[in-house]
Amino acid sequence: MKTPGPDSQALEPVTKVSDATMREFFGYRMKRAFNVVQADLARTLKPFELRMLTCTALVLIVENPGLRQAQLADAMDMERPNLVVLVDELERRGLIRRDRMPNDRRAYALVATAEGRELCARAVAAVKAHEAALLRGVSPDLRAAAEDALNKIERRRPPG
Amino acid sequence: MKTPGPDSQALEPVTKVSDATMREFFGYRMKRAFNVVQADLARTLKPFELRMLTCTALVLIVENPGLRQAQLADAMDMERPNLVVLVDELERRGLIRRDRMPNDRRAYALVATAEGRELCARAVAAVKAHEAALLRGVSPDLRAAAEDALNKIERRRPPG
DNA sequence: TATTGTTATACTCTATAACTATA
DNA sequence: TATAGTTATAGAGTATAACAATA
Repeated sequence: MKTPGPDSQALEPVTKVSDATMREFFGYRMKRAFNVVQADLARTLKPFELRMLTCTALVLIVENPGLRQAQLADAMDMERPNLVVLVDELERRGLIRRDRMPNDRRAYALVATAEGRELCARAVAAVKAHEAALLRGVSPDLRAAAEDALNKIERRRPPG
Repeated sequence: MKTPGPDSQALEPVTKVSDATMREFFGYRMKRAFNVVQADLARTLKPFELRMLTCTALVLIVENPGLRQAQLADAMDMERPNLVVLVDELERRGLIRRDRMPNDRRAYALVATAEGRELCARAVAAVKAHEAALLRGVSPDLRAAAEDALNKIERRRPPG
C-alpha cells in the first residue's frame, strides 16, 4: 500500500527563499559578508591592476624588505608553488626584484622597487578609503568587536 | 653622481615578518579568519561527501521545497551556470530531484529526497557541533557583535 | 522579446608531487 | 639528507557569452 510521500506532493511555487537554517552558521554569514568585502576590494584594486593576493604580497614585501619567498608564503598562509606566479607577476611589472641572498644562494631576497613602493602606497590609501565607505554604518565599537572575534577565530586553527 | 638608493642596500635577513599594514584592513582579517572557518567546515563536511556550496544548496532545497534553480542561484549569490554542476552532483547522488514545474515547463522545481533530507540533517548537526568547538573562546556577546557587523556589511553591497 | 536552464570557456585560487640547485 | 624555489597538474570557485526550449 503505497501512499504518496512528501516527495510526490504537489508543491506551491516558492515566493520567498528562506535561509534560516544556514543563517545559524557563523561560517555562512562570514562567507556572505566576505563576498561583499572581496568584491569591493577587487573593484578598488582594479585601477592599480592588483588583486587581493598580489596587493597583499606587494605590501608585505614593502614592509619586510629582503624576506624570502618561503617566509612570504608562510605569512600569506599559502603554498610555496602558488606564490611563485604572484612573485613572477610583480617582478615582471617591475614592482619588485628577486635578489640572490649572498649567504644562501638557494633563496631570494624580495625587495620592492621605487615604483613598487609608490604603487603600494597609492593602493593602500585607496583600499583604506573604500573600506571606510564600506564600513560606514558599522560603529567603531562594533568593528572593534568584530575584529576581536575574527582574530580569536584566526588564532584558533584546526581544532581536532 | 649615482649613490646607492634603498633598492641596492645590503639587507639583513628578515627574522619576523610583519603584516602591520595589512592588519589595518578589515578585509585582510576577514580573509584570514574565513580561511580557518572554511578549512574547518571542509573537514567537517568531508565524511558526508559535501562541500560548503553543495551543503548550502542542499540545505536551501530542503528548507524551500520546490524552488527553482534561478531562485537558488540568487539566494546563494552565484551565477546560474555555476549552479548547474552543483545541482547535477546532488541529483546524481540521489539527494534531490529536478521536477518539471507544471505551469512553467522551462523551470525545475527542486525537491530533496528522503535520503537528501536525512543527510542534510546529519550534516547540519555536525557543522553546528564543529562551529561550537571552533567558536569556544568567543563569548556569546562577542559572537553576536561580530554577526551584527557581518550582517551590516553584507547588506551594504557595492558602494559606488 | 524575455526567461530557464544549459554548454562552453576562461580566469583565479588552492593543493600535491616531483624536480633543480644549493646547503 | 634537507631546504628554496620551481614546474606541472588537478580541483574548486567564479564570471561571461551564447544557445535551445518555453513563456
